[in-house]
Amino acid sequence: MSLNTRAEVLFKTLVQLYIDGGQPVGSRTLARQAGLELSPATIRNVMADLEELGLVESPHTSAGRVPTQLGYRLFVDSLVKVSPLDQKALHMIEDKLTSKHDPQALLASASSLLSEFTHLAGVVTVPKPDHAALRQLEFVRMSKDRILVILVTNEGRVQNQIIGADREYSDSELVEAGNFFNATYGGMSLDDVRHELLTAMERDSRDMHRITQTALEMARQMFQQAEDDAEEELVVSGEANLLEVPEWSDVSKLRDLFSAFKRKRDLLHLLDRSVRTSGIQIFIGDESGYRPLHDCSVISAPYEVDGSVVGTLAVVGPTRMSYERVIPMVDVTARLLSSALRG
Amino acid sequence: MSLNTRAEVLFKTLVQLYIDGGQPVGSRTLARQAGLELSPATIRNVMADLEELGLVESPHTSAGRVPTQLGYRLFVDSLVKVSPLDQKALHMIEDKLTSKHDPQALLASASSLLSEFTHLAGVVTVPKPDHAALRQLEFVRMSKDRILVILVTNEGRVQNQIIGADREYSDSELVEAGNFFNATYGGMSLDDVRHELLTAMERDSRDMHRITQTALEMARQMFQQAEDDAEEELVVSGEANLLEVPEWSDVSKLRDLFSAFKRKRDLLHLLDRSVRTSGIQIFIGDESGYRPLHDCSVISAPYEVDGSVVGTLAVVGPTRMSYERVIPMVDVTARLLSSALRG
DNA sequence: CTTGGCACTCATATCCTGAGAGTGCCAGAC
DNA sequence: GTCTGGCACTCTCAGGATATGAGTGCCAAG
Repeated sequence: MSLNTRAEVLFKTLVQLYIDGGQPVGSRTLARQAGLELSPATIRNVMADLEELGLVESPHTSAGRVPTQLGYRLFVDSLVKVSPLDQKALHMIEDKLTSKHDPQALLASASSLLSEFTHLAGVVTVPKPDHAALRQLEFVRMSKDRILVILVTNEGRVQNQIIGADREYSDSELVEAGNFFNATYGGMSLDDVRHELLTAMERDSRDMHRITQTALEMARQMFQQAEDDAEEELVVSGEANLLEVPEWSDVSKLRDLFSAFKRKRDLLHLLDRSVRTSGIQIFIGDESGYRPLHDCSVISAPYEVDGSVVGTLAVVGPTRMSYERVIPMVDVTARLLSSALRG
Repeated sequence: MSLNTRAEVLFKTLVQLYIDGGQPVGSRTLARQAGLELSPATIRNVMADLEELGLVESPHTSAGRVPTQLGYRLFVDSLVKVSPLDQKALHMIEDKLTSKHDPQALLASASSLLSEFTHLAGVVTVPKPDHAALRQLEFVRMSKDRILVILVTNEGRVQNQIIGADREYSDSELVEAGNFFNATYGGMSLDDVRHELLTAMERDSRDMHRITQTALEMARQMFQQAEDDAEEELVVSGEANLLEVPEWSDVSKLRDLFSAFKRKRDLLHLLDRSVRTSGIQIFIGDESGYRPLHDCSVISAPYEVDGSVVGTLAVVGPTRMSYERVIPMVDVTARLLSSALRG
């Protein structure tokens, strides 16, 4: 699939023109815009070659050319020249991401920044807290039979849950239970704590101190429920931006897409794939392997906390998107989010 | 605007037919469906009367009749017969709302239940916590210069915030600061606490104990930031359902609507109005007074905690919605949410 | 008061036509 | 061999004509 320089130049300008205008590009316009002194007829010959290579196609006989999926792939792999983000935008992102410290709020901000700047949908996966370490667990009495359990991880993530109590506990009992628990399990990863809890429960609980028992039982309930929640692991924002995409003025395509966002599962799976690679990853059209993303592109980048990748952020839009602008945006946001999370 | 029984029956069936079918209703179909032994010609005479009263109109000369806004108003005020929700749905709602205890999660559940069962958009306002009482404030050290502040209200709402520290604090200092704060301000409403904090800071802080000072300063920062956040006060779900509304197959109307959901302000204002009234409230079309809701109806009901109204939930959809089904759904959800919040 | 009948009005679907855009290919020029 | 102008061809799209069908309004008679 090696193209001579001329074909490459022509192909590149074709893609750019199409991305800008959304209209199939004819030989005439291409001749004017490409900066080469060639007649439309010559261009047509080149186009025929490109079509044979599968890089472009025409919607119908008399309609100019449009990049194919393969064409976009070539474009983003070796032709697109990503310009660095302009200073103003950069500062804005930085400001937004450093003004908050709460990790959950940070992810939400990142997602909405992505959607805002790209005018597409922004997506951020929420890292599973299992590998985070337990900093502190706290029991707070809400009413006779309801106790609020607050779990704080060393990343500053706060998770809270109200659990039912089997009997009435005094404030001091709860404090004591908390102290015991933190002394025993503080600093362990949530995964390990969960595991330890299960085995601790299995050991004969008769010979445990009452407070111990209380603490373990309540913590178990907490972890149980947290698991059940299956937690919303994806922050999506700016879906509404996709209403503006002209090629989707047909509502039925939008419906599919929106329900895909709602289901989350497939999308999550796709983004999980890109957790393992480092750096920007781009899925064009069918490459994602999911039907509703048929004519979408997904540009994703992993973000990290303290040097290890914990999640992915991405932008979802039509295949005809401005890769040139979106790629650096995703890149920068991932970097800045990572450093904001490190704090 | 008093109608004789015959006109009333005809009008009612017209509205129902139109709500079901979405097509303007002609005299012929109406004659067949109304159960009265009348010829189409007679129906036409009645329709002319209804049109004069402003209850129905026809999109064009030969297109049957459609209820006007005024018509819908009459329909919901005195004609619609709300059937009680079926048992299966009732139990499902009850299950969903009693399985969680966390108030924030409850509101989210209520919103998604509304949208799921009505196939429209569900909206729930998040009560301002200002009137809630402070149960407990807690300071947790995250790193040298960052402290996590956790605020728990007596309703079980947990709010957390990471604030910067001017110096390094020891764990025991933080515990002590927390204890002091809770002893002093525990049980007061957040409003009052905020107010007290300001005046306390104004008093000469020189003669305060160091711990006191620490606690106050950090709490002040916490309240400050919480205020800045202006907190997302509206939980919207199922917007995507509105893509299915056939009369909005045109994307531009959807755009307006979606951006209205995003802005939230107007919607919030509208729902605030209905906090003050008790029971179901229905805004049909322009009655809401907001442009993007021009051809929407909003059905809202306040919900309460411990006997006093704290928020509103609502369903937003096209004026042509099944009031018969939606009204009881909103009603029931509001009731069940209230009782779930009471615990 | 009700009804059948009839003329009338629109919206919608279908078909046709012409204009315009763009292609493919060929033959000739460089 | 490469490029170019020219020409026939194809296909979309907009506009106009036509027909069809649904539904109304009104009138005159029961």
